[in-house]
Amino acid sequence: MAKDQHQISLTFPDGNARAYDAGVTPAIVAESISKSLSKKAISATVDGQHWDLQWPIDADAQVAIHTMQDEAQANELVRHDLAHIMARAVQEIWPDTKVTIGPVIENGWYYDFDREEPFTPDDLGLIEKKMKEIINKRDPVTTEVWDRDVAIKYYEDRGEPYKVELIESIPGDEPLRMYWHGDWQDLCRGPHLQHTGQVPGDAFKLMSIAGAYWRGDSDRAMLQRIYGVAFTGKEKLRAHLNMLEEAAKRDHRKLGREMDLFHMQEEAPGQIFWHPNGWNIYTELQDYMRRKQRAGGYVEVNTPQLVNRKLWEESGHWDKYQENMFIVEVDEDHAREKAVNALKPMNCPCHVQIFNQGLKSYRDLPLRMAEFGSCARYEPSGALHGIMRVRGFTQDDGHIFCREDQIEEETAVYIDYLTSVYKDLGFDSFRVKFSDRPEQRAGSDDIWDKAEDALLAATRAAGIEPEMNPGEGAFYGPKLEFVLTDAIGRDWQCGTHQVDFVLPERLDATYIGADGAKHRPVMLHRACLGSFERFIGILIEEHAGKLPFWLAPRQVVVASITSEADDYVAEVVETLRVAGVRAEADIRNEKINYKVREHSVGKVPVILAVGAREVEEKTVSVRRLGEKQTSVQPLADVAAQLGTDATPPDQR
RNA sequence: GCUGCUGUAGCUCAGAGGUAGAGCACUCCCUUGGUAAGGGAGAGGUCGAGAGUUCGAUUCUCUCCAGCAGCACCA
Repeated sequence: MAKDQHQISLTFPDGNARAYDAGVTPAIVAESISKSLSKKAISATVDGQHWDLQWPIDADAQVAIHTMQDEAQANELVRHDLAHIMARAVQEIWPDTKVTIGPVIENGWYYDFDREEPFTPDDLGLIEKKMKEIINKRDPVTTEVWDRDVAIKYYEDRGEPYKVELIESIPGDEPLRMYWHGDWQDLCRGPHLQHTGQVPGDAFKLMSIAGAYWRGDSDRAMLQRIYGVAFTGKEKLRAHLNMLEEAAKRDHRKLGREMDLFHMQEEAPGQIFWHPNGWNIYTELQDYMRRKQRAGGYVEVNTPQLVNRKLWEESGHWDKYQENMFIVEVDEDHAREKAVNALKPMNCPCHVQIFNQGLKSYRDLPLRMAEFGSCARYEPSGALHGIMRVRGFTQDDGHIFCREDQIEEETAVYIDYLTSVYKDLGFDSFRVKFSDRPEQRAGSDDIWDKAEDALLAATRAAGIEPEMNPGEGAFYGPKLEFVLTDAIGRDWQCGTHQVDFVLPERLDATYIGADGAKHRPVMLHRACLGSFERFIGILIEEHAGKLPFWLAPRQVVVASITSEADDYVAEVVETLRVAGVRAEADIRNEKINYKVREHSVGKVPVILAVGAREVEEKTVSVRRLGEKQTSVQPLADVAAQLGTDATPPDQR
C-alpha cells in the first residue's frame, strides 16, 4: 500500500470538522455520520462543486451531504440519471440506435439519438415502460476514469461515431469519466445517483420527439431528440403538467381567436389580419409609444417600404441579408432593365438617408430618430410562430446618431426609457443579455473595447447585471438584448440596443465637428418593444388576455337584465364614452347569466348589469373580470373611476 | 430551411374505400330571466390544393400549401 494515507479535515455545514483518510468518498463520510444518512444520501457538495458519492476527496474541504430533500441537487441527479436510463432503454429496444448526448435542462432532460426509423408517439409509451423496468431493477451505478485512447477505441469498436467525435472534441488530454447504469455505459462528467432505483419511477414523463441537428449545426445530421420532464415526486410532476395545461390556455394564438383580436390565413403566411379588437390594442400601444418617444427626445420620421436594390447594395444587406428579403421586380414600360426593389427588412439605411440630407453639426448630436417602421422579412417557414415571429411587422425602431464618447450616456438614457415603458406595460422585471464581439467582425479591437465597455458600464450603472452571450454580437457592433418570456417560458427578444460603427461608414454619414472637419457618427440601433406584433403577443400571454384596463380592447359591456332597462343602458354607455371609456351595450334578449358568461370568456374587464333597480336608482351593478363579487354603485362614481382606469399610465 | 406530426362546418372535435356527423357559435320562434350556457326549429362542408391507384377517393399513394412541436435562423 503505497497510497498516501495522510489525513484530511472535512468541514460540515454545521461548522463541525472531522478528520478522514485522504481519498475518502462522500459515501463513506455519510456512513460515518449515520446509517440513515448513508441510506438517504444521493450526492454531496464539495467546496461548492456537485460531487458524486463515489468520487474521492483528496484534500481539506467543505462538505455537505445531499438527500432527496435537497431539491436542486436531487432534480439534477434524477434528470441526469433518467437521461442515461432512457438512452439505455432505447438501445435495449432498438439496438441499432446510436447515442449522442443527453443533458439536463429546465424541468427535465433530453437525449439525441441517431436511428433510421423515426420514433413515433407510441414509442414513447414503450420507452417509458422499459425505463420503469430499469428503475425497478435497482441496478448499481458505477463509475471509472478511462484513458482517452481506450475510450475512443471502445466507442469505435461499438460503432458509436458520435461518442468518438465527442471525445475527440474534448480539449486537453485529461482522462475521461465513464458511468454505468447496470451494464449500460455512457461517457459522462457525472455526478450520478447510486443505483437506478433511487429515481422516482412515478415522477417523470416523456413529452415529445423532435428533430435536432448534431452539435446544433444545420449542415450536419438531423438526430431525433426525445424530451422528458422529471421531478423528485409525483405531486411535483402533476403540478408541472398542470402548469403546462394552464399555460396553454394563455397561448396568444388561442386568446387571439377567443377575444377576436386577429387572424392569419394561408394566403399571407406570417402576416396578420388585425380585427377591430386587436387593432385597438395596437393603436393604443402605438399612441402610448409615440408619446413616450416624444418625451424621450426623439424625432419621428417615416420612410419608404419599397427601396431600390442600389441602397441595399450600399448598406450591405444585398450581400448579407438577401435571402431574407422580399424582392419585387417591376417591368416598367420603356425601361431598358427591370427595376429591382426590395421591401425594407429594416429601417436603418433609410434613417441614414434622412440624416444625410443637409449638413449635420456636432451640435445636432445626439440625434434620436424614431419610426414605427413596417418591415418585411422572408423568415424561414419553420420559424413562424403566431404573431410573435412573422414576416410582416412594425418595429418601434429608432436610431441614435452620436459621437463615440456619447455611447455610454445614450445607453443609460435608453435603458431608463425602456425600463419605464416595460414597467408601464406590466413588466417589472426583465432579462438583459449582453452579446460581445463575434469572430467575424468589422472594426478594430480598440473600438470594440470601447463600445463593449460603454454598454456594460451603462447597464451596470442601471443596476442590471446582464447575462453574457459571448461572441453573439452583430458583425458591426456589440448589443444588449431585452428578453421577455411567453406563457410556457420560451424566451423572446423584444428590446434591443446595438452599437454600429459600420453602417455610417458604408452610407457615408458625417457631421461637422467643432474643429470644422467632417467626422463619422456612431449609430445606435434600438427598439424598445421590438415589434408591436411580438410585444402584443407577449402582453396577451403575460396577462392571460386580461390586459391592463387602458389597453383592453373592450373595456366595458353594459348589459340589460330586462328590456325595460334598454334606454338606461344607452344612457350608461354614453356617460362612459364621454368619460373616455370604451363601452358597448348588450341589450340582446338573453339571460344575464348568458351575457356574463359570454363577456367573461371574451375577457371584458368590466360588466355593468342594469335592471329595474338600477334604472330606478341611477346606479350600475359592477362586476370585474375574475371576481364573483358584484357591487351596486352610483353611475357617476363608476364613470369617474373607469375614466381614470382608462387613462394610459403616462398620462395619469 | 430540417425532422416528426396535423389539416373534416366559424370554433373544438367524431367518422368510414361507396360522395359526411356532434357540441358550441350563427339565423328565426318562444322565453323578460338578477351575475359563467333557458327551450325549440333552421341554415351551414369541392372533407387544405393538385396528381395517381381504383368501377368508385374526403378515406390509400405521391407532390405541393399551411399549421403545430423541436432544431437551425432571428424582433
